[in-house]
Amino acid sequence: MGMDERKFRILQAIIDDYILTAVPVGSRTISKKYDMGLSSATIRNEMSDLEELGYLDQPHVSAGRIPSAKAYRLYVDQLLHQGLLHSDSESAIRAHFLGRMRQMEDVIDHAAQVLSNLTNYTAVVLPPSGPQPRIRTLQLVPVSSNAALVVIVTDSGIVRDAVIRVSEQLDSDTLYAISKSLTKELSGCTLKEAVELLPQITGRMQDNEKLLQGLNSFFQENAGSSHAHVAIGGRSNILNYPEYSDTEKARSFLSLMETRDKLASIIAQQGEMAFTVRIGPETGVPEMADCSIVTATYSTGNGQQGTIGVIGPTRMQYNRVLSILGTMGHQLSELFSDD
Amino acid sequence: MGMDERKFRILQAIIDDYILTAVPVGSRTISKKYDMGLSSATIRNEMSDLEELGYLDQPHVSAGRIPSAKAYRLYVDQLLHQGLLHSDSESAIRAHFLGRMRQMEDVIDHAAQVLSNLTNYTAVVLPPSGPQPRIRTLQLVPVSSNAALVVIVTDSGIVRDAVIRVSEQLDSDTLYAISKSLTKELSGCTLKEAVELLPQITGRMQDNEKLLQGLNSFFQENAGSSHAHVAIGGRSNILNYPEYSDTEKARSFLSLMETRDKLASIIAQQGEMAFTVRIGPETGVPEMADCSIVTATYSTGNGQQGTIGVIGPTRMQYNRVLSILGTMGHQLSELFSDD
DNA sequence: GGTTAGCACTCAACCCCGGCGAGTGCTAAC
DNA sequence: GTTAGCACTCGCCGGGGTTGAGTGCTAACC
Repeated sequence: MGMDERKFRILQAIIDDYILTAVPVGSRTISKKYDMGLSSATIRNEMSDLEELGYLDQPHVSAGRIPSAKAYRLYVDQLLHQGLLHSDSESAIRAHFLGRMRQMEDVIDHAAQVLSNLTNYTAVVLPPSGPQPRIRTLQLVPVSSNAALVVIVTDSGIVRDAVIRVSEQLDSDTLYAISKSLTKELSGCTLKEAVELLPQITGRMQDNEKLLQGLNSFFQENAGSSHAHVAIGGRSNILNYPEYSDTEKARSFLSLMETRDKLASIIAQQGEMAFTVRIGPETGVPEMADCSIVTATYSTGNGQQGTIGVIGPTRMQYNRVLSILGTMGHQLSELFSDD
Repeated sequence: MGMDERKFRILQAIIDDYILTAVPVGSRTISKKYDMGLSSATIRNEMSDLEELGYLDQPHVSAGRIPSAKAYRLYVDQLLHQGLLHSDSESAIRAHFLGRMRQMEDVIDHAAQVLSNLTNYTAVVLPPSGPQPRIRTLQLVPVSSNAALVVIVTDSGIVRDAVIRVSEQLDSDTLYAISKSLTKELSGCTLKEAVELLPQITGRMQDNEKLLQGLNSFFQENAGSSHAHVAIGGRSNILNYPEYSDTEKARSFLSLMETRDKLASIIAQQGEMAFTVRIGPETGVPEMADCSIVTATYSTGNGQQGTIGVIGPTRMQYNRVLSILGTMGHQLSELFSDD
């Protein structure tokens, strides 16, 4: 008993129907709604086979069947293979990005918002991260008599800043002079390298103990955290789906959505492919046992990569989501390339 | 029939019990659990009176009573009046702020997190906003050949930045010179005033068309948005309470929690008092018909004010929340004053 | 006159049960 | 290989009885 063409078509119909209705689908439904030229009895036989093959589950004997994770897997692989992702939503997405975005975080936030609105699922957007951002410019701006703002601009145009304490008698010009020499020394370094280089520089600069100490911890703090900012949109969208009408399930899902770090590390597991689809157990997260995660990447001009993702019930509108993610990925890549 | 001492004590007991259990409380419970030296029958008579006075509601005839909004109001006013808010949580909160906070947004985020953890309700923290922040320093940092980062530091130490386009042949030194002259011109101005002053300066600076245009829109964008950043913690905490086990209610609440702007404007309605408590209908927000909002203020060294708030069911542990908010307010004020 | 014991009454919550209907598996005929 | 027919299964739904918490009222008590 193999998986022939007809079985596949029937399976597809079942999945389509279940995605739409969230109700176990019976043989009669298939034979009537999707005209395959087959009677319900025949469908029944095929469904029985499909169940044996592991593509369908039966909640109980007198209910219809629901697709298993394996079925979704097949379905999605098919989608990805055919590549028939009509990007109808292109214009909708483009329209959303007409307004000028001030800064990366705004773009990220906005993208997550748009993504969740378009899909009606939860959307997550990770900022670009790459080999290691390199320092391009470093500048100190006076804030008060004994504090300064240190701003670094990296090669990817990302800006990081923090307020650090400095010794008292540093005026604007002195700070600028220091900034220039530091920029000269550190330009082209990654943040990690900068941490190592600092002690050498300390030797040559006398009394600015405090300043260098501040810089040091600033570099260290930023060297690690690549997932600094994660944008999440439509957190509560999951409640639209009957799968999560159980309060307890909803709660554990939603509290996961509140821990940015964990969420980021889940989403960040993105392979080499244009799209990654993880279905149910494949997510490896117990709270998401009946969720699917679809992710895609976008890239910036200088080879950094970011990830965008959508989280929804396993019964997800995969083709729609894939198409929207694809378009959004393009838009973001474009936006970041001519920046 | 007035509101005598005994009625008040009974009402208090009812509220206490209901806050604890969320179950309509009957006369027998009161006479047994809280020994008032009265039989259930007497309590019953008093409860009947209290209902007539509008302090109690009865879901149906054979259930116990639940406190009305009016009852909570009385209860809270009593609390505030007596001022017996023992701040036991002081040390817990202080411990949370030991680590150095890099920047305001971090503090805000962290405060919301701590607040929601301690109270088990949803917490909202608004950044300080005041009369109008005044520019202290303005600095331009080169980002790429045709873009610069403009950083302004205001008198409250708040930093705003944005990337703007500049004409091509501006190197670091030129930008610094421009920064210095702009700082001289604009120092002490509010952002609004800066918008008006800019055209005059334009006259004196020749070809930097692009730059000034960028600055202009940057000022304008920032002049309005006082609620730039709102920190929210424990969004899904509301699901811990049976009041919100109804999915539909939970959904409308949670989606309100996702619209930062709306939430900010709700929270921001904080009076002159140290604390503001809005109970149920008093919130004026239909989605929060059976929520209460408790807010408090903190202040920065230079007279700016921020708001912290907690949102929970009307059946809220008001004394606990008030005490925690009070302590947190102090901590934040301290943190921002010696900055 | 306030307090209390007693009692009848109410009503949501719970459980049990039978009917309904969607859906299946099997068999026999085409 | 396909299909019609039929017996069977089982979750869902609605009705009816039971339970128990809680009330309001009345009469007796201090």
